[in-house]
Amino acid sequence: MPKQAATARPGVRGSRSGRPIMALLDLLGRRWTLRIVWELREGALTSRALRAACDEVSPTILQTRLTELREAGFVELTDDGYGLTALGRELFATFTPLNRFAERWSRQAGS
Amino acid sequence: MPKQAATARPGVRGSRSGRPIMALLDLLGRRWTLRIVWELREGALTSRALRAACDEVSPTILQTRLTELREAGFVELTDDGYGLTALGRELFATFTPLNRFAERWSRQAGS
DNA sequence: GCGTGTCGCTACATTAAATGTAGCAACTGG
DNA sequence: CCAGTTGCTACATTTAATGTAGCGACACGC
Repeated sequence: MPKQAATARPGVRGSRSGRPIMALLDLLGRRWTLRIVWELREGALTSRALRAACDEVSPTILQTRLTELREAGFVELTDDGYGLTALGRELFATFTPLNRFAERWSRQAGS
Repeated sequence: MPKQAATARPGVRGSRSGRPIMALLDLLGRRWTLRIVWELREGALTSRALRAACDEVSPTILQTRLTELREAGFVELTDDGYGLTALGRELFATFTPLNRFAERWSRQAGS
């Protein structure tokens, strides 16, 4: 079991096993990534509107994440601003159950 | 649209809206959190085994994440080591579709 | 009851990432 | 020409993650 990178996509940690889920978990496990996808769920937003939606993230990291998400094929820049691609909407769909879970969680383990 | 914190749980960013999903997204959007839950999917692991599974994460951050996950009620420390709670297994179940999606993604947008 | 080995966990110095503020070039109206 | 927007970048500061080492506690064999 070699320790060095195998087919890992560039810049994606935690994917040494070659399992795509690792690359995805790594990508989504970066700060604001999940949030960005979440905020785009209802349609495209301009970069500034998205920034506002994301509680005024620094534009630096917003751009970084948007670039990553565009390279991953989840987000695209259109005339309406940034929006989810078909693939991105699929991704979002996979964590729809998460929303429901979050509601239950907040009641159960809630502060 | 108030800018200050509402019901945000302590130490959890991005939850100013009071929506639990934000708190959850924030928690899961921290480095290694998703991975840890993933690695515990098949049963409990000792902290050291978990560390090995997570590509030798630094114990510092591993402990930090484990503490957060325990406080969130997703992980517990038993005689067998760290394991997912019932709630944690529910959480894991919500991103099972993600695994399938990851496979498709790697073929579609693959490097 | 002294080594060896593991457990969960912590200290701390180093390196990497995120934040916040400011501002650029390009375009679209007045 | 000017004011307002767009996407995006520079850069200094702050925060988070990494890597190495090691602690006290518990379980073995001896």
